Amino acid sequence: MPRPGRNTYSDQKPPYSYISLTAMAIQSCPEKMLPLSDIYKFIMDRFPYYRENTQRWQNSLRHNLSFNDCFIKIPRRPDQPGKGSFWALHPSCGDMFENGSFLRRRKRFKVGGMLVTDPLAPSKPQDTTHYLQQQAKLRLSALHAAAHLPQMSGGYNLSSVTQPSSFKHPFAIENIIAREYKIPGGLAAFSTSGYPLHNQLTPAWPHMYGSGMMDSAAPISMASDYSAYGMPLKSICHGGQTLPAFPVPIKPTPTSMPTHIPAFLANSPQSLSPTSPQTATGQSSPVAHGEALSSSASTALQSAVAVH
DNA sequence: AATTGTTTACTAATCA
DNA sequence: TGATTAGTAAACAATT
Repeated sequence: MPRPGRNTYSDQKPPYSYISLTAMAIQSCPEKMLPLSDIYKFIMDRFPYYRENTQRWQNSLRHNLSFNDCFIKIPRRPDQPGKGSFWALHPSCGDMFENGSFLRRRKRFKVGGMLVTDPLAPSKPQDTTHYLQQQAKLRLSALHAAAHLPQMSGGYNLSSVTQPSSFKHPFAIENIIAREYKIPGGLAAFSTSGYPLHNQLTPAWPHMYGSGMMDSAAPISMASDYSAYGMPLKSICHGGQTLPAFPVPIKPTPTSMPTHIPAFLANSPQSLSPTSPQTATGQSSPVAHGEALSSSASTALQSAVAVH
């Protein structure tokens, strides 16, 4: 019943596969990881089509999460109770959508296969965890730094802080998300619950739903869903619960990833342990690995927008 | 009991 | 046209 008057268009099935949609959801938050329920929510909030037949598509989505190596499961810390784990994108999943199509990838990402494209990706499961933790730390410091730079407020992109040298392909999921929900100028409001108000987002695509005025060409007035730096507040306040644990992939990641951890990431400070105080500060306990995807992998969603 | 996660099987669409 | 990828259904286990 939400959306009187504008349904015909926005109810269309989005031209994205479940993998694309899930990647979008994960990329939309600074931690780069979300619990299943939040992935559902992200999709339903933005794509009215998925507000129906939830049993069907959610089953499919869960299937995709388990079946595809590009998604990794990250356990909750004991002090972070809740159902299910967090889901993140594999650091090495590379350019899954570089062909510009979000419906069909050129090649399925397979851990241990030869499709790894991220030179920063670790080569062993333990290293992957380590890598993610390092990324988390970087992201965290970036957040702190950015928070103290007033001139950076207003649509400032965190990724440019944490990944100063990583070029964001126009198709990057991260880019699409950023464009879709970038704050025109300043801080966004928090919902009283500390939870994002997805429905106040304005859509840039017909199949996306928002409530505000619809000028896809104009900067989107980002509602309370996203704070400055273009990230969802939820990431900071994680729906009332505290932050997720540092990433520790559950899904065993086969060892043959032909890449290496860069030297500067090789020495991991103990401060990155999953029990690090940083994770309990509520300042975003980033998980991030998403660099691979953000810089390359997700290369595609954006062009779809550009085309529109 | 409901949710989350895994797995298998099958069909359809698309790619090379 | 065969191979690959995506979508769906379903059974089942584990967890909360």
